[in-house]
Amino acid sequence: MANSPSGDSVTDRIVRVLETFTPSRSVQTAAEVGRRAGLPASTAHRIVGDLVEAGLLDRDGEGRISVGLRLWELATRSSHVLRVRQAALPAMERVQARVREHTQLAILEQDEALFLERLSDPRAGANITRIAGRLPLHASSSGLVLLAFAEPAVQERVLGGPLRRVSASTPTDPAAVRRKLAEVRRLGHAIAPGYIEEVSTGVAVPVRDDAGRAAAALSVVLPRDAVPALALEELHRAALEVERALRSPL
Amino acid sequence: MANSPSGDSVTDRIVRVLETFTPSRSVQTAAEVGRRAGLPASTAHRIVGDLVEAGLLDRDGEGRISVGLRLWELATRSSHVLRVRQAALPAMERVQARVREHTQLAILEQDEALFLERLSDPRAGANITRIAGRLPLHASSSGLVLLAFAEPAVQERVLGGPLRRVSASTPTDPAAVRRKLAEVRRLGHAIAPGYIEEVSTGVAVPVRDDAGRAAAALSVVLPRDAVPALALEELHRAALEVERALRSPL
DNA sequence: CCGCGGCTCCCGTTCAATGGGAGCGCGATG
DNA sequence: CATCGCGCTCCCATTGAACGGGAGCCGCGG
Repeated sequence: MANSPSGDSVTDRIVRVLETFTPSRSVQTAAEVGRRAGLPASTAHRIVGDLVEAGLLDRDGEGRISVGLRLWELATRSSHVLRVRQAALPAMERVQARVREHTQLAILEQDEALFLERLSDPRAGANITRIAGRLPLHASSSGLVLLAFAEPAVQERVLGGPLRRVSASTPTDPAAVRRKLAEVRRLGHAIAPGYIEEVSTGVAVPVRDDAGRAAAALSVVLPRDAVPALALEELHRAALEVERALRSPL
Repeated sequence: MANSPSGDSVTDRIVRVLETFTPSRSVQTAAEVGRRAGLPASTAHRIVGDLVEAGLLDRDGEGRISVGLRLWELATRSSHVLRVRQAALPAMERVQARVREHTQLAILEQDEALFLERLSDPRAGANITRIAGRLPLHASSSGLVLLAFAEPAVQERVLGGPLRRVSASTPTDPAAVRRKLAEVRRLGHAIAPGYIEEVSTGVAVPVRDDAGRAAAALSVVLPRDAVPALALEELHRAALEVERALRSPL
């Protein structure tokens, strides 16, 4: 390879380039990509050009760069995500039809909750959760469920790290979060009033794998003071259905 | 870089590695990845290791390799696909609730139909379309719609290439496909009886962009001899709704 | 008209990447 | 029990893909 004064590998640079694209920055110039990826201008232009040629990035008629469809295709077609989403979608649709609120599917990824799907209801309030977006585990109902039913090592690691406040109601005291996790395990669900947004309550249940761990979390976002009974009933029923779908062979 | 006796770039090799993962081969050993990507064993192990470290691939407890969640996340979170899917999903759910058949969303990609979403109904028959899967344009109702309302250059390129037969009913004569495209433009929809599977009829309508091109295609898969009137009505209504959703600012 | 930023292209430099091979572990087979 | 085949890790001499500074062009805004 090349002499790389910075010592970076090509793989590292490609990942940094891809990481510059975010939900709020889905289109940018190659120069901007380079600056954000920490690359010299000519290197950035060259790497972006290579990725465009490979289909991982796309260059529009005005020369602006975005994530390419080929990347989405390669990332999706053989991904575990697709299987989980497809298993969950019918059940999520039913939850949403009955509860009439945003319905979400999340999994544990690198000590955070990663959202695989979100069915939005136009009548429901605004909601910051995004598909392919992340939320801290301690700060969301999905996250609490994923953490409560994770391996103890994950729990210790998360509780030993910083617990970021997302809203005034987010618990950040490790002991309080630990108690909350014990409650989630006892009840089999999590209720998180105002943890993310003051006006909303997240309600989540686990989708268990064969070992009893949370393979995923199903949740809805209710208005802050709504009674969660119906939502819990529908979510539990949905979770059983998703567990069944995930167990059946393809 | 490196002395690369084959002259391959690192980017090319990474793409070839990612391309070895398919819907029917979502898990494989690093050695298998290397063979399929045309790489020497030690090179394959090294590149796979780098991609695992970057999160683009994942290595399970038994050392088998699959596509990583990070890749899905990076590919999805800022992708145009997400916006189109989210705009279409409510309308697709309504079509499915009323028509009770598989409902699909496709876009044009590299002279093929790429499927972004498929809502499956358990009551519906089997269907080979897959999310993040492709079908030839001339051989599917979605593809016919995407092609009929594409730029003339795309039409000429596709009609000038091989038209692969997918089932006994797939049209492969360029003149016949050209006539079919004229019919699709005149009627504003495509009906494809048995083009993919003999027992099914695909019915598709375009989701138009501001220039009148097909930004996407919405379709359902009916039993071969079903009357398409209801499906067409629902699909057209859904398409208008998706067009409206795509026009509105985020 | 000038300054600025994006972009393409060139090319001397160099170390990241290459890949053959040694060696280990494991499972299957005779 | 010995042997074989395969996957995998690690080493390291080799080398050319990759690096990135800089020249130059173009378009745009002031």
